[in-house]
Amino acid sequence: MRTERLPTLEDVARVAGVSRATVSRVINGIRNVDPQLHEVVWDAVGRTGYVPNRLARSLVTRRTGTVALVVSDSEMHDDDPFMGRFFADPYFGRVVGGLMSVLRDKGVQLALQIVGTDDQRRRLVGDLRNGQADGAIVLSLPPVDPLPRMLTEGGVPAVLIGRPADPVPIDYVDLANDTGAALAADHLLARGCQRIAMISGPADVPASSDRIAGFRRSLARRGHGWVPTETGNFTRDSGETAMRTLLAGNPFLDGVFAANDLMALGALAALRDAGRSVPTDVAVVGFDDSSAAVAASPALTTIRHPLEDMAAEAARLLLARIEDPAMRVSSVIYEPALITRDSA
Amino acid sequence: MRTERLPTLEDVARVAGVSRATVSRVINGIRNVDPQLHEVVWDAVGRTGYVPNRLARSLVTRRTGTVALVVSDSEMHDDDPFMGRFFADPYFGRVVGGLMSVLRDKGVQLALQIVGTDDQRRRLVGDLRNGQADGAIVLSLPPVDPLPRMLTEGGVPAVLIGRPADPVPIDYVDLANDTGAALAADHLLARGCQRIAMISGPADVPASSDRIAGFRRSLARRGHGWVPTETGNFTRDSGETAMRTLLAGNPFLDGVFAANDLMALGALAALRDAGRSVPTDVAVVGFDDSSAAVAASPALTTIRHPLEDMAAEAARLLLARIEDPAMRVSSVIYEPALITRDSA
DNA sequence: TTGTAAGCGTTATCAC
DNA sequence: GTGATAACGCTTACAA
Repeated sequence: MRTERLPTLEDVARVAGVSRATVSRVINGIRNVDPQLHEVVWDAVGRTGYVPNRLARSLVTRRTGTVALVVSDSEMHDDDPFMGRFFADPYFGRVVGGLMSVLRDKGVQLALQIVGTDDQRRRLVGDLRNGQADGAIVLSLPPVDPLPRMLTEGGVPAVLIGRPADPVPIDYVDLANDTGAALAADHLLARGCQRIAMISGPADVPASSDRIAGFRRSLARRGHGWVPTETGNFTRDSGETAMRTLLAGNPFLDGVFAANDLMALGALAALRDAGRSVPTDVAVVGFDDSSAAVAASPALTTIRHPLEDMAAEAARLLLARIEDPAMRVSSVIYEPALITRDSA
Repeated sequence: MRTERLPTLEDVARVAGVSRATVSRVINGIRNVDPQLHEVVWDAVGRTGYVPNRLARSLVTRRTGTVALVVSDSEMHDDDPFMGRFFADPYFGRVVGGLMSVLRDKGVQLALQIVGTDDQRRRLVGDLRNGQADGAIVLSLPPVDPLPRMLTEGGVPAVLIGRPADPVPIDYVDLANDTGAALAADHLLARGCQRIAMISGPADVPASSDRIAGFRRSLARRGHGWVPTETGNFTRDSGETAMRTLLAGNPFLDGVFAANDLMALGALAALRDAGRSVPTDVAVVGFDDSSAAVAASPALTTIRHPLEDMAAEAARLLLARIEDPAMRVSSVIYEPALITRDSA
């Protein structure tokens, strides 16, 4: 069975007693074809067990029915388990789920691509220009990433999830991160918190800096010009460490905003170790409303980040861009919402 | 830039002043080639910005440098958010991370495929036989799935993660689920638990039935012939519901084993609501050692499921099988370990 | 060692 | 309507 040559269009044509071209027309549902033959051909297809070869088809149509999900990372060290953490985090899965929810119905496949070096990025863009995939959804992790620009300059249909760090004429979907952080600030204030701190993400990535800015701005407007801040890297452990440091320097703090749920989880652990009860002694607000938020105890009050919806929209945007490359460059910004649970 | 035709082998050949065949040889590093030309050709490649077209190459070599990650689900209803949950769970991401850890280095790409109906399965096997990908890693979710057999009969190199429900001559990696559950049982017993219950997964999926069997067997050997059991579906919520039911029927229970961490999380919530303290009143053991285990509070005592390692091994196995289709069918079974934290 | 030419399995442009 | 036939961009005998 393995060695046996698979039936081709030619074989079907022979069985049906027509030309290769006619079979192709029938299969692709092109109208100008005698209904009689139509039936004969489909019969031959069934009898031979023919399956179109997508590779051959793509080679000539220049369409693959595949979009790439590109994870653009900075230099990857083999001993750095970062990628492993990245995949294990809820973020990646939520994006994939959102993308698949729209791609599945359209029969579009998703090819995962990870690029860590500029060389890999160049190769990727080359492959995409060659029609390896019809377009790309990009998850850009490094603070400054040449990929978005390379993609647009290469004329590759692409949509970013999260705005590009520097201005590039490229489609993207994003969350109003600053508004989300402001929501967190307002909530802590409304609760009566007086000494509020923040566990931020790396200051050089856009999503992170927006949250920092939004949080600070909102507090400043209400008279809290100074916000003790520790920087984490979005992992649980970094959140725990940051919380300890914060507690050491600010023993009387009564409210903390963590720039994502995972770090909030770490903060919860640190607070518990320090004997502070949440939310009585210290109120905690997270960000993302990932599965971790409801799993936490106390359940996290957090900012909802509709990642699945955003990914789905990115997929739709990409499909539209592929259909019409001349389409105006557009961006879709989602509004976050405060989800109140037990931690604040 | 978009409309411009990309350079082909022919173009490079013209610039280098050699034949297309020679360029091809140089690019593919075939030895019989004058070092002089070697340099000339690479120079021409650089000057033209040539990138090989993988599609065209694959069409003739019958190798794509891609493996498919197939998620085989049972009938999917569009209103069933199951897939969304599946992707959001740590399981999916851990598998992807494990696979990528070995595929990335080999320059092999991963294409995600989701099949929910037999028709889709047929199409998938057809595409794979046609060389759409070199092989497949299969995550088979339904209790009884025709896909593994279809794959072997189609001569498609494939490796299952988790043993097939019915015997099929196919490579797979799996966890000794029964041993893992026995570990949990022994631990609860060693703690002195007297009334032990279980929150199991669906009884018809292999991993789940193995855990049930292993847990029951181990308890039975120590005189606990009767184990109150509730069935969940591996989600947090189902675990919470199951725990409530268990508590209602067995108010004095002092130990519970949940067949995965997510359900254990739900159990923790139900116990907290019922005013039982963990582990003092009730000891809880989970399964998987996913990120949820350490995020839980109290942190979960659980059974380590080395999913990343298993996925990596599956990738290695698949690569080997692709290299040598005649290789003996093999299976690799991993041993679970008890990870003691705070919940038991 | 290098070039010529025959495919790989399709779709698409023509005539008929 | 239908059938030759020329691409698509590449690898690989087979010759030279």
